[in-house]
Amino acid sequence: MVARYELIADELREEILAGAHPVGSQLPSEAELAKRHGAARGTVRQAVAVLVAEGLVGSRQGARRIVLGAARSQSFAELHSFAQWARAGGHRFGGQVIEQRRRRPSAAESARLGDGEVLEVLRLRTLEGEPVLVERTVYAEWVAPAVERLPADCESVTEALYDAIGLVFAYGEHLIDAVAAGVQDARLLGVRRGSPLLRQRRTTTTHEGRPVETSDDRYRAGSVAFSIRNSIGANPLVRQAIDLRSRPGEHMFDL
Amino acid sequence: MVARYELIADELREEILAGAHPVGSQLPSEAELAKRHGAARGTVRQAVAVLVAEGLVGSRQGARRIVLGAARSQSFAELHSFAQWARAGGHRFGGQVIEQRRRRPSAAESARLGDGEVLEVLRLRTLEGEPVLVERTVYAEWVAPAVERLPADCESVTEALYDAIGLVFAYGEHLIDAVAAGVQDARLLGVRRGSPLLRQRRTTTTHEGRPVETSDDRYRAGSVAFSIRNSIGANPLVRQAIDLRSRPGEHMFDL
DNA sequence: TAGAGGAACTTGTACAAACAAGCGAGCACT
DNA sequence: AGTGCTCGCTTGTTTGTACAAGTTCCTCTA
Repeated sequence: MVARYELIADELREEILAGAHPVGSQLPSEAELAKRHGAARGTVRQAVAVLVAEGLVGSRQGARRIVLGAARSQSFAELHSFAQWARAGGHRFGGQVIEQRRRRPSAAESARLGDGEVLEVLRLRTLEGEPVLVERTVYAEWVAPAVERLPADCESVTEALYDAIGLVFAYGEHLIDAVAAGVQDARLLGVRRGSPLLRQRRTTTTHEGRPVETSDDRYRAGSVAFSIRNSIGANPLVRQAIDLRSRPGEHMFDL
Repeated sequence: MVARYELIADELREEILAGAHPVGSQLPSEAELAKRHGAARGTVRQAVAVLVAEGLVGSRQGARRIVLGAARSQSFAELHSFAQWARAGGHRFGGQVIEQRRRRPSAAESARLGDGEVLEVLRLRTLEGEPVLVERTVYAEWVAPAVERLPADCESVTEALYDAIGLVFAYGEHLIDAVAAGVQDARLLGVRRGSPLLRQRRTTTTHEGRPVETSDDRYRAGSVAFSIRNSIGANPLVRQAIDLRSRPGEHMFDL
């Protein structure tokens, strides 16, 4: 079942994206929205809270809410799945396992994933036919068998693992910085050694908080950017717009 | 006045950070928290929603909430102010204007800041005495006079502008990627040309949605990292922990 | 013993009502 | 003309209630 407030939020979002509420203009008051939708004020409030969290709308006590952006908030776009992100952006993409082996975890890894043997996988991902991402993922022992059963050119590991064992990546922690390309990075991505790469290190867990994997992902510079919207008051946010047409070859990851 | 749910959220956060609710354990149910604090369930719900948004707690229908992390969520830590971030992390920091001039805006700039003349400022920021950040900021015409009145070694532009004209940076949009250091970057940061830099491009606006500035900030690799927590369900989140002791020379920016 | 079924618990959604607090416009006064 | 104040509007906070929906665990049955 879809919640009422979700429907109202969707409708408002559509109106904003369609230009019915231009950037800088005021949104209707909660009272009016409530009357229009025949809903209680609390429900309407929950709806606009969604938009505020998305960074589409700004809110402060006493003043009407204003529209901050009309960019298509490509909805969820979790940070976890390269495939889901690429697909949402309408990109062609692919992936290939380069290397895969079991080994004992390092101290840092066992602290995050547990004591058992881990599975390390090196994947190369392509976007529009170009190699853009080197992914070094370390899986916890309990998911290792399922990962090993995947084909080497599996497009979406996230989706494949969901189909296979019902695994859901629910929570994630991410660290983003820049590093110089190493020898292997350079060879796989087709760039010079030492050239800049955008690195995303992450650890993900299930609903229950059970650790699944940690990963070190490195993007070729100029191919992908992370994008964030935030507001001072309360709900920070994450997620955001994509418009690739303006600068070909540069893509964005929604946060 | 501080809201009740904020107080409850603070108390819960402290408990988690203090280890009273270890990572992976269950939080008390809403009913129990309500009884304990003598508050209505709705209020408690709002409190835990804050923690969920911070990524400290995971939540799903039917099951008790679980603790996901015990990292010190250095609270707000807006993406806007280098000074505020550095101070919250207990760092020594400084800043120096290298160059400053008025000029006509480019097409992209006037689309974001308006048609008037803009003020471009080049600043070099230091952390622990080391140069780590080159900041190229373009201010809209209406803030230019106030910015020009600031001392060249102003520590916190954000705070200085607030004190001077009551300006509040309320909303921001950020784009994060990696670039190679240019000639000027290399000279200022003391690195080789072409070495990796972490770039953050941002546009900020006031409460009312009035554009204030756009900036291109470049961090020396290995000095700063961005950190994000997110969850699949709903509330994205932003903000996160800092622990520098483990990897000296590497710092984090809370998102 | 394995699996189905169900009861108790817990979080999610929705409505209603009241007051607090901040904003903005218009008004009166200087 | 400019200043300060008040009043209405709008968002923020809190309480209470009811039901929906998902989880967990125990029990009963085949």
